[in-house]
Amino acid sequence: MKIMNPDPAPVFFEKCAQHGLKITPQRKVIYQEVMKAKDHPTADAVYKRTRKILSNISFDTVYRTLLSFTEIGIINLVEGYGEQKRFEPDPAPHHHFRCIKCHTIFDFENDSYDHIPVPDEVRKYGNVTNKRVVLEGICSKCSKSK
Amino acid sequence: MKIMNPDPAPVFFEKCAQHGLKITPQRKVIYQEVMKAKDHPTADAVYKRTRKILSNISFDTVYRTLLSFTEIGIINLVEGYGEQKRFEPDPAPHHHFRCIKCHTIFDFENDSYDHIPVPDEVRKYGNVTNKRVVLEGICSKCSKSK
DNA sequence: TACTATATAGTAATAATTCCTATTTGTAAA
DNA sequence: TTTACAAATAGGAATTATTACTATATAGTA
Repeated sequence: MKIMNPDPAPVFFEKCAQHGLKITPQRKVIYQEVMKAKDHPTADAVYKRTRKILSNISFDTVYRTLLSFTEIGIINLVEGYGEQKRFEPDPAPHHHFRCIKCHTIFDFENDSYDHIPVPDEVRKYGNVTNKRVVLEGICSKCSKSK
Repeated sequence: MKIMNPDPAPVFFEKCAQHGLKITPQRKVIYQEVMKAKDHPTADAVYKRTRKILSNISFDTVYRTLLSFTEIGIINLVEGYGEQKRFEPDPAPHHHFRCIKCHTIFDFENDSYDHIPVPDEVRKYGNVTNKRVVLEGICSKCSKSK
């Protein structure tokens, strides 16, 4: 017996409840589409995939929902984060602390981070020319202004 | 004697020559503005700063030039990279290899990366909730299709 | 079952990025 | 030097991504 649209994992219901998000058919489908993705889909890609199941879902719903899911931590946003491009002058190796609320990036240097070994596994993907550690969290300013 | 517009560092001329970029007044000013930035300016911010020196420089020139500089490696692009937002399903800790040409991101897991210690220095910026190592380079597909 | 805050579809507005074209300019070669 | 020409520029337009708006529908609670 083939189940066409099984319910999402319990974590989905738990997290939504925790954060007061209602369970809608749209959200269930969007969540499942992201969970089964093997790539890192854009909002537009998720939109196209969900439309095969919910034929009149709107882009805005998909987009907003993805952001909501990101906020409650059931999916992730990968770099780039879709904001404006930002440039930096310093070509010396350094690392970043990034605030997930206000998106400010703080630079720091760290010698041991500079020298982390590249796993063999990664060599098959390509030739590594830059290493960067990105630490993410909420900056002190944002956690105060809460 | 005050020098108003000293020439950029030699590395600027060397790298431009290496990559066949002509030395223009616009490029000199743009380069210097980025080099003296203490923040991570957007293209628009660089545009506004350069206009104080070259009053009729166009946004397009600034934007293109910043991208050129990034390509030849005299300035850097920080995350986000200004592309579309991309989402990923896996909330488990993992790391990324990112191709600087085609922007594909390859996931990999690495236990020792998961456990890198957070420097004390970083604690003053905020509370770290996520660690990610981003290795950048050119993926094997892109280096072939060269 | 009825109520109400939340979510939705559809669309419009805004913002960021990229493209286009006529003109100008840096640089290599004469 | 001067010349020739590929490359770069200004100005603006087009495209693409993101976010906002509003009337309607719906999930979840009382």
